Amino acid sequence: MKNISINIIGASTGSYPAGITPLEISESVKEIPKNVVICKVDDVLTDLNEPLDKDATIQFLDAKSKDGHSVLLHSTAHLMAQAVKRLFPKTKVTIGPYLDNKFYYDFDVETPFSEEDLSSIEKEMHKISKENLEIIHEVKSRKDAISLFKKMKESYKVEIINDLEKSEVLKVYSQGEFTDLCRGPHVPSTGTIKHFKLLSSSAAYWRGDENNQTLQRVYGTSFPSEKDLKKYLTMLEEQKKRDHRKIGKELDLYFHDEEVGPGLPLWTPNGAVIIDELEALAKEKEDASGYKRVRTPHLTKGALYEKSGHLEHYTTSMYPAMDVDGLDYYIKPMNCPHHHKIYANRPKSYRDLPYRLSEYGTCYRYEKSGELFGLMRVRSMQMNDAHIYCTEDQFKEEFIGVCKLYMEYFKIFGIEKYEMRLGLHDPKGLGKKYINNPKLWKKTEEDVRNALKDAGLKFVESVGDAAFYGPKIDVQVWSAIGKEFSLATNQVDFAVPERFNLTYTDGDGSSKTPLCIHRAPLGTHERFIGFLIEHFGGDFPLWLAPKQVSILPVSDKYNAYADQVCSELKKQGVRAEVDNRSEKIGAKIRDAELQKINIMLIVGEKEVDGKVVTVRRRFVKEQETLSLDKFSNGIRKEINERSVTN
RNA sequence: GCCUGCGUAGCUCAGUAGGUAGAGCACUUCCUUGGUAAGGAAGAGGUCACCGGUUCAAUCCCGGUCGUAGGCUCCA
Repeated sequence: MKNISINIIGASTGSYPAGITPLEISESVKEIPKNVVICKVDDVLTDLNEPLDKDATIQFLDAKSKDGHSVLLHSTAHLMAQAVKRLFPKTKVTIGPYLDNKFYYDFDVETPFSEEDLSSIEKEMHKISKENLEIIHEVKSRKDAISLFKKMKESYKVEIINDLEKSEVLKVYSQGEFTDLCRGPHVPSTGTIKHFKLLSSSAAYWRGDENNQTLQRVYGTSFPSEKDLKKYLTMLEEQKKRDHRKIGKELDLYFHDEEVGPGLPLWTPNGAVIIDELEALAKEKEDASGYKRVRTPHLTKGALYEKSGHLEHYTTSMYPAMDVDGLDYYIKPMNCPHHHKIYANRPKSYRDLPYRLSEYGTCYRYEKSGELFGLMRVRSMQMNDAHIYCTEDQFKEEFIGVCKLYMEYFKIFGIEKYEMRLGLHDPKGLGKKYINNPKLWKKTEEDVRNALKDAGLKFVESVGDAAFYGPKIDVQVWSAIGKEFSLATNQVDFAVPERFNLTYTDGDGSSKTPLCIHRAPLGTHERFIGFLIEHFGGDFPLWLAPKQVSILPVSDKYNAYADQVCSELKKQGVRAEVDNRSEKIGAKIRDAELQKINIMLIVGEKEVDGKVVTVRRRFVKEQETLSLDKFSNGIRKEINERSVTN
């Protein structure tokens, strides 16, 4: 028998008989850990039991590696499908991919899974894991594969095969009695999969299309060790604790009312404080960057949205027209057309550019009822909106200027992880989803890409995620505990300035069309504050906190002094209040803690006598007794600096 | 919009195998004046989401509506 030379990464090169499997090699070589789940043969992920027939470089991976974990998740999805088929034999399987730290499998079942079903499926999975079935695959011809899955009555698999490219190699994986069409690769046996948990079940459409059959999707997760699994589940718990809907209610920041309507949040005084602080920040930054503030109405005649293209490309997200004096009026979904109008109101010279208009404009979008989600997805929103009109020469600098503004904001909010996602158009959607001007699309996309590259900003590209009028940058950010949010956006509009006949007179007297950049670094108040609540877990930094200082008199003998302290602080713009209830100091402290008030000032006999305050800060063990002046100067400074620590 | 849960006091939740409801916290009043995470007592608070049906009787069963939760984005 022929020998082949195998170079093992992390171990030595060896000679092996052709036909040996990576699994056999891993068992014979000491340096290879016993917990490998998959390998890369010449950089291609490959099953451990796939025989090797030629010289190769091979890398063994355990489930802690990124690829290894993905394979483990994918194999767990199959394990789950096998359990489902055992318990519910009439089930038809569809697809079961892995995601980040999760997997799912979609099933066509007669009755949706209940909680109890999930736990019995999980139980069965553990049983199959103990059976330690070998996971093997074979390559099938298209004809054989179709007849196999037809015989198994797995019609979705047949459909999948029929839709695959002719060149695709069809693999059929088996573990015990369970057989599935799958590209693989997989872990070598079901015994490899031990530490998993089913998370939830819900509905999903076949191929994500609402016209198709409703399937039951079961989500689950799987890890190489019980410890890793626990850690992940704890993280999910932590995310739940920080849910902005929960904390928003606890801290009385906003609410929804049935009589007002879904997706139409009402901001309470506490929440409105945060809004005011964000607007003050935006105004400060925008003033410094040469923006001019404008105000525009919420209602507009339909003709404007015909011109802008909204009626053609965006109607499904707009509230239907209302009849006013026999004309169609719409409530605005975006501020751009109004800003364009302001630009066009007076003739512009190249000297006026870049012309930057900003507005915390209130917009209304008709989001499908099932898509509404706390503050994250709403129907009424206030955007940190602005439009920059500039020449082609100015474009790069302006665009990068906006990106740099993002960074400034991220620093202020302590956002450490973020990613820019460049949304490009999909040529298939030209004329439908996107304005039909292929040349301009190409050019603008290239300009944006170059601007980002020249500025040294990292980004990923995503085809099909452009706005209807141009490419855009969406900024993903991660909260302090690693939950991902899509907050800000920065978009190029190459089409609309022309539609609005926006021009400027250039130095040579000719009339030219400016480019327009839409930007909203702080997104909407709704989503941004939703993010901030989860990012800070409700423990807002002092400058953002709805309640900054609570003054707690030890008994009501000291209420007058407390009032005096309070009004002094209020004079200095500090959000202070006195807890003058007839309660013990311990109870007052407890309540202030629960309300996550940043600073408590304890005042009793000692403080009244010395004209001082005793400062008790959240998260700070040591207390300080200070003169009121010293205290207020200190926190005034902290507030002005917008310090992120609290 | 679609699928499946869920909807009881301001909040968190019990409860009723069909006979119109209960706790804790919060609130009001009184007592207490207490130095670092809950002092005590009393009181008030509900068309059991809404509309309809079955029934002698519905918060409970049935249907509809509204709201809400998990999804419907990652595609063998």
